[in-house]
Amino acid sequence: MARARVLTSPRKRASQARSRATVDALIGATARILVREGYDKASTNRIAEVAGVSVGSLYQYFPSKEALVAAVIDRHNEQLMQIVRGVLAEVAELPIEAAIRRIVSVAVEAHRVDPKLHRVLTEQIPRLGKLENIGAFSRETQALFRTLLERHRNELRVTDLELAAFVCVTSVEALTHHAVLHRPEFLSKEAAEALIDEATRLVVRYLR
Amino acid sequence: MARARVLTSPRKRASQARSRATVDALIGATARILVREGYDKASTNRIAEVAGVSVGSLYQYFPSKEALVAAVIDRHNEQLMQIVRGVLAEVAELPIEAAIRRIVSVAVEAHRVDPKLHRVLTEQIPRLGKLENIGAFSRETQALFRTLLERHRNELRVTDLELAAFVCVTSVEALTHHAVLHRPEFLSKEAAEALIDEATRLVVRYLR
DNA sequence: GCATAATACGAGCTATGGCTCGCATTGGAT
DNA sequence: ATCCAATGCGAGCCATAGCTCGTATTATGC
Repeated sequence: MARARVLTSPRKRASQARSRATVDALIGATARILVREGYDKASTNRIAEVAGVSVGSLYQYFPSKEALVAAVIDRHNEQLMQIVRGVLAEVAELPIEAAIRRIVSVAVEAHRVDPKLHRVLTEQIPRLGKLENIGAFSRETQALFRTLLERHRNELRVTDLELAAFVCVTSVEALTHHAVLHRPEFLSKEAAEALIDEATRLVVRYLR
Repeated sequence: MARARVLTSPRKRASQARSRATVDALIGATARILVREGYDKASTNRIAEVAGVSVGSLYQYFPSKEALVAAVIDRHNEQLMQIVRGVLAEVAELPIEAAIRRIVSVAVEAHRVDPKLHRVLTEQIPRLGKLENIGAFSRETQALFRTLLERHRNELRVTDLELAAFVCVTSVEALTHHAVLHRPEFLSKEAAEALIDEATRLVVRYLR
């Protein structure tokens, strides 16, 4: 089970269309199994089976089970980063309060994209080294948010924008994450409104 | 490996002093291995070896490996809850801002008690059902904090104290957690001060 | 059509780790 | 001193899961 040193990068690039399909099927199957059956059940044999592919083929493209999980994580993070980049661009010209409110709303939506996968990924995956990718994710988010703060610098009280970005992003992430994953009662139509109000207030009052 | 249904409660109570020592040694060994070698290396054989005990004895008190890990978690959570209860009691009579500041400081300290164990426990443990205990932990913390808010009700803007407690506790927890585990640069003498200032401001401004 | 590379297959090897079970030792009560 | 319950022991069973490798099939260039 535990192997000497775990590779997480793909073994070989898929060049033909056929093999790209195989790779996609494998990543998709991994995600589905993680969601439906949990990490423990995600054996390489099972993944290959669900993907409609043989274990041999699996190991042609992924050097280890971890590599497969890492691929799922990368795909998921990439989706989330798209959303983050999108909203921060969209919001660049808005007044600060409106901007923050929009960001918070989107954060809630984003967590709803595939909450079960998100949950498995954050809660159930024994951290492989590559999971530092999640760290990379929040770093980039903080950097982007920081440029938003720079744009509004003169309206703000805070001086250390780095620190302020850390505080805001970490808080909003935690609030939306916990609400979606552990507090369904905060997500009924009206409760969600209230939550967004509160998170917005939290951040805006902090900043100015 | 995967057993049908995993028990997490002890198999039998240790009554004599000898066996209580065995149990303690096992829990201690588990914690040490988790910290020093990670979850994967924490096999029952290894745990027994490090504890200076046989596997047989291990299974006399813990029906599964998960039960052992759960015991470590319980012990750790209990320590943290002691701290939480302590600070909230201590702070009950203080003006709100001073109270919050003290709470935040203690949160940082608490994360420093055994950060490596805390990290393994939060990041590396495939979630056993019993890990809902962590949920229980934050529920209790929120409940306690809520009574603090009640005490200061008339100074506060917020109306839904339940929600407000969720917002405050979740944010402070996330900030201290992320700072201690992922942002060592925020923890030099002065940086830590700044962080505490910011977190305090975040919460206080939000509340009133 | 043919040669060669790319891709796919899956039975099975190997290692590992959770856990059992029959026996040994210890300790307290009488 | 003796007996019995509590505790301790650890070799080894067994299931599982990661992964390999020799072979079969499909695609591509000529």
